[in-house]
Amino acid sequence: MRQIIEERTGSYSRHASVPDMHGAYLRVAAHVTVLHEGDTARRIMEVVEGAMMLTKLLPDGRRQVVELLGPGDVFGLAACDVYACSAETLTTAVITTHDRGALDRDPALASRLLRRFETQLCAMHSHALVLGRMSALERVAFFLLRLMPESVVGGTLHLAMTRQEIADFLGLTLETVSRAFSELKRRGLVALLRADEVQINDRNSMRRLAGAA
Amino acid sequence: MRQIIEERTGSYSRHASVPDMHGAYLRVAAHVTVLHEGDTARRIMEVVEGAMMLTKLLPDGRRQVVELLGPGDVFGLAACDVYACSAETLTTAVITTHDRGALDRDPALASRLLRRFETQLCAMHSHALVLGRMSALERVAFFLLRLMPESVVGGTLHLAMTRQEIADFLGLTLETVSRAFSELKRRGLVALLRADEVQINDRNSMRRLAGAA
DNA sequence: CTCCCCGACTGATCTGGATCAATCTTAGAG
DNA sequence: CTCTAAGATTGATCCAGATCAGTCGGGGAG
Repeated sequence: MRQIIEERTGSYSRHASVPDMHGAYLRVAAHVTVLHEGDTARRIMEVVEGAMMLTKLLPDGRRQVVELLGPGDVFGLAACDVYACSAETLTTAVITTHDRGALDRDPALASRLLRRFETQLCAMHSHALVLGRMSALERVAFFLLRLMPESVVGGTLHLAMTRQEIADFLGLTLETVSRAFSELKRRGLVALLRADEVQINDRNSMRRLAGAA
Repeated sequence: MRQIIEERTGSYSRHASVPDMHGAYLRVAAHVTVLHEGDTARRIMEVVEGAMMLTKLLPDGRRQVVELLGPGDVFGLAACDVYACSAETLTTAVITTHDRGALDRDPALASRLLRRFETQLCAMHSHALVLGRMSALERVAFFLLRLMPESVVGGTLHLAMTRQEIADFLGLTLETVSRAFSELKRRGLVALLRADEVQINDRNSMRRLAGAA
């Protein structure tokens, strides 16, 4: 069995940095910032369990959630020598890290990460279409479909994000996201059991709104 | 020397597909669609020379240019088994293709593509911030800085894109892009020698507008 | 149980960029 | 050279979503 290092909530403040564990698994509480945009990029990381988000900030505080990550997704990337994004857990999460040098030494790792990068790059392409060309209602429909796998039919989706976080992901304001949820409910496409518990009732209409995504 | 297969303009219609050349180099004229979103994904491609753009379409015709590519950049990606984007040359270009299976067999190739994917993924993260949170003027400033490398000081940048293509890249309309160019000119940050020939006069102000990018 | 507080919702108003509608400019054709 | 057509610019108006301003609701502390 693989080693799992448990880190309790209290041992990480919201802005703590991750200790330099090599190859080990690391359990992190929800709402912890694991990486900071602009810090020196030493390691590449993978989500093993849980959900995370990558964010970028403008100098004046405007924020964009650039990517949502689930198990298998890779983060800690850098175009130059510093991290391009901050990374924050949405739920309790387990992550692994790899030395950047290991990419050349370990072909199996490189091959696996390559495949994952391809998936994530395609997801970013879709997201560019969402951010650049879709209306508010379409964006929220797209968001919900993306989070709700086909398989789950009657099930309810638990949102681990606030309206503000969803807004920062979709390039909207929290008020607009809230109105979009209400409008989808009014049209009978979704049901809101609680603010963070959504049920998709009319998948076809949702798909049509989201551009057959 | 590597083999270069020259393809003349006339031999490709705007919507022709690329013949199945393995590992060879292929010269393609400007404004040729090399890949079509939704086609079966057989090969992974690399830009050797020239500039290209990747686009995605919504069913109703809205278009997003999701990525701009230069030498070294990779395209022809697929999340499932079909291409996620169409790929079109902006200038005359030289491209290579690799069999998708070669990624496992050739660690050097995998390692090189991995590095490039990382760069492109970071570029997409920046672009998400641009599309989600920046004003029209900021977007255009960011776009021009990105295209104009630091080194070139007094030089002029030749835009290989129409206002419509720039608009589709930045999530705006062509009118708004045109107005942004005029505003940057009015403020003295750029000079427009011709519609497609730009000079950056005040790099610092541009950088401030673009969010210190 | 009540109280408190944070997040969600909703209404009223404002505005940046979209849309609609002419020109203007400039390669390229003849 | 002139003529033409495609792209760029500019102006007028409109509207989706931002902003501002409360109110609502539900889960945790006491």
